[in-house]
Amino acid sequence: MLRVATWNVNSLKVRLQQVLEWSATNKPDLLALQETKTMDENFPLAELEAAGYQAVFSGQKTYNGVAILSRLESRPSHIETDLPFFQDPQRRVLAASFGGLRFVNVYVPNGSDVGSEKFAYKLGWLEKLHDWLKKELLRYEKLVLLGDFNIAPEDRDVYDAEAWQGSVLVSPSERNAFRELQKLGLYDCFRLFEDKPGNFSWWDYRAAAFRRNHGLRIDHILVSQALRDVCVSCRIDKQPRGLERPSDHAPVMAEFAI
DNA sequence: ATGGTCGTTGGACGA
Repeated sequence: MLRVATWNVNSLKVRLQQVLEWSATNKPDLLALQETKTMDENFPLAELEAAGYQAVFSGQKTYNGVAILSRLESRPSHIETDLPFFQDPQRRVLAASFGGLRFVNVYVPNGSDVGSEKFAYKLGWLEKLHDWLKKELLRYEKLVLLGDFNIAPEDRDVYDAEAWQGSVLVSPSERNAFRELQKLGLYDCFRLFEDKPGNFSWWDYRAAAFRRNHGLRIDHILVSQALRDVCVSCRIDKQPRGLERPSDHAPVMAEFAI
């Protein structure tokens, strides 16, 4: 069984103990982290290695930052930290191969507000991601694309779709970009097992949003057909969101019978 | 009870 997970930790420095405890309990083989907000020279490698994880990471000061933790035997190879043909100081991409498995961790831009400069950056970024993955999927039969997509794909992924209509994270152009990724042959693991609304992965820190389950499902695990065929579970673990000093995101985990 | 927090940083920005 292969277990993979994604978690936007909103500062790895603050959340390190939660990551260690959650990993000890849930034992993911591969864990994608976003918003580490940690420069590579400050990455807590020793603590993670002591917990049995290899790590690759691509960080920067203050913002963004991605990492992959692995307790697989095979060493990570073919590591990529950028979208091809896209010069960007923002550390949002980390891809690595583990044996025959391609693992692509993304922290998609938030987009700020529909129509803003940051929104245009988000859509352009997603287009570059799409073009790259089209090629990656030709090279790798078993591919996982996971992370914080900052897109709630459908109305059932939003606590109040009417109030959110047209806003950033749910707008038609963002949802279209998400569908374009799906059209490459990438399948949303969570929706293989659950049809109902009310399942979220992010809740705003403000206004007691978590207590009221005012959330959005914006963290996703998408997989190629070969992995879809052997995917046996996918769940969002709300437990860490209820801890003291939580990340505003919950981890999402999927299992594969391989 | 109709609700404005975090993290990084050292004032304001990003989410």
